[in-house]
Amino acid sequence: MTRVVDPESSYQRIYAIVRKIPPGRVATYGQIADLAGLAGHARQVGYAMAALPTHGAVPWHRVINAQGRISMRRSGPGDSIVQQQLLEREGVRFDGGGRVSLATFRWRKRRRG
DNA sequence: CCACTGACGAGTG
DNA sequence: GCACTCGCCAGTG
Repeated sequence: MTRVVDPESSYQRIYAIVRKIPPGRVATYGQIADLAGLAGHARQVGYAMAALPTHGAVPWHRVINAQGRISMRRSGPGDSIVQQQLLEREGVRFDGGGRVSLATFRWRKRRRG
């Protein structure tokens, strides 16, 4: 194949990865991209997230940027507030700057058992 | 086809 | 730690 991945398949693949993130954990766009076989294409993950509904089967709120911060969706910070509340309800702690400690809450697919 | 935009990331100063 | 720049790719006009 000339294409590394198919556009539509990449979206579904991204969603499949996100759904594997356990409660109380977060993952970065770059991490999802890497797991989905789209290393270096983190922006594509963000684009896929943008297409998700606020109330869906995909735990989109567990996906944050590499800075440990919640990225703003379109229009305003309203959704970011909801995202933070959802994460806090799962036990994820935010610091004064609205930032999550990736060293503590970053999801690891599996680290030598 | 070209220009602009968008839930990003890494590098530089 | 923050601001700026470049790279990446898909969607829209």
